[in-house]
Amino acid sequence: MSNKTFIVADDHPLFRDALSHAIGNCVAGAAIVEADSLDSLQKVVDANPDADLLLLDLNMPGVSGFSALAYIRNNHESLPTVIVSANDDPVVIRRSIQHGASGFIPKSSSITELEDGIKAVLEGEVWVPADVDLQDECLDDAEAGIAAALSTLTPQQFKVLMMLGEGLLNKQIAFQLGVSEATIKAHVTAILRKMNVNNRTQAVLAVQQLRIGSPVIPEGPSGDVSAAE
Amino acid sequence: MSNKTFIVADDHPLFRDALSHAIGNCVAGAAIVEADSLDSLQKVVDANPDADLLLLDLNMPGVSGFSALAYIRNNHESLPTVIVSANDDPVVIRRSIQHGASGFIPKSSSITELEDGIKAVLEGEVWVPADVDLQDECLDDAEAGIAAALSTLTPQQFKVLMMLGEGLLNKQIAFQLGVSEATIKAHVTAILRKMNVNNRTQAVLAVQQLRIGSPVIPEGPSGDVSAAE
DNA sequence: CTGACCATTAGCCAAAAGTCGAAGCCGAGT
DNA sequence: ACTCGGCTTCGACTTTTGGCTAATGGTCAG
Repeated sequence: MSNKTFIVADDHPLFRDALSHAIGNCVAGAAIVEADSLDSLQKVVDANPDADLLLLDLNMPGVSGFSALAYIRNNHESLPTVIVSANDDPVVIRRSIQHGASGFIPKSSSITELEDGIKAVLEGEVWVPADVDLQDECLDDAEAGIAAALSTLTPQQFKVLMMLGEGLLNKQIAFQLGVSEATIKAHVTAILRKMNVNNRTQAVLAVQQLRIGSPVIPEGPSGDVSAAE
Repeated sequence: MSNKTFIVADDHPLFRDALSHAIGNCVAGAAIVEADSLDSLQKVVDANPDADLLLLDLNMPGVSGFSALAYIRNNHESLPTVIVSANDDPVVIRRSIQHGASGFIPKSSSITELEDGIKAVLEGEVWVPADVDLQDECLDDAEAGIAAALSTLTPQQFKVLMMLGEGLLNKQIAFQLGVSEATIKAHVTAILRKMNVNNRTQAVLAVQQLRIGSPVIPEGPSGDVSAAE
């Protein structure tokens, strides 16, 4: 009966507001915390360990596909997570659920559907759009194994891994995180060990397997591929 | 009126045979050359510069998504290429055409459809399944730029890039290609320059953008991610 | 309080990655 | 024939990675 706390993680301000509003209309006295990046998401989830629901966008900058879900699921097991995505491919929906999401709400949903979904998940149900069949198998061993490996990463390690996935040098990562390069190297070594790979490229390739089939990459770090020759 | 030459590139022997048979029934006196890997495809295309049609599978081992198409299209411009793929997603079909394919034939097609497609392409048409609309845009600038960069690569460079995409070390690539490690390094440097990126990880990331949304990776080079404790 | 875990850093070292310049080869053009 | 340019090849050199050890401080649970 106490006030519920919601976390809304989406990099699109407009949609974040829309989600927050919908929650406000749907649940009386709801406290809403927002996040727009991996960094802020980690902070917010950490600061609200007793939150009741996380609405998570699949396309947050700096987070490849299901990586964030896999990570959140095993570091905050008690936090129900609903995936909110522009991609409503049934395969993506099923993968979301099998990675531990409590629900999936396409961004094309109506307000009513959205509210229905939130209510259902708050009551412990698993909610997906009406026309999706969850029975089909689609999580192969490799993907499950990678997700399992990701879940063993510490918060900082996960952040570093995501930056590796942008092709950054250790030095650049160190600068952006405000720590020494030696620290990054220590993290990278730990990451490679936990993921059971030999070098950063293989680690990045593994993470790529959790990506969804959308060729959208926000920005190259320094290399601008589209301006070739 | 002269005999036509066809190249069939598919890693699945059974399907390769099926395609070859269909061509035999469809075109009298057709010469058919087969390839089952990037290596053999490069050899075959090189040995038959006057071939009339290439049937190319999108899921050849060692070639990520549209990379092979982008490469072939700009190194053998006069060779019409038809994509043959198990994936019949309209988006994949449109991307294939926009990357320069002359047609797209789903593996689920009937023999009749297949033959119709081959005939149509031989007459200079662009052939796709009846229910696909080619009008929609779906090739963003980044993807087009990467394809353009790939097309400037030499055959050897392209091969090396594909092996980078499997997470191999320079030393391993050198061994497999039977050349010195120094040679591979030189190739990598040239690749990075042409793709306008700073390191191999970024190059691999760029190539990944041309992949289609299938989380199928044949085999980890040495690291076994799925066995992470 | 006391381990256990995490983040941080340093230093050292071997391996890998990446740059530069240069050589040989081969086909196309003059 | 002879140059020119592109492709492939390679060794020497510099930078980046990655593994290892060891140490510090913070936090959290028992």
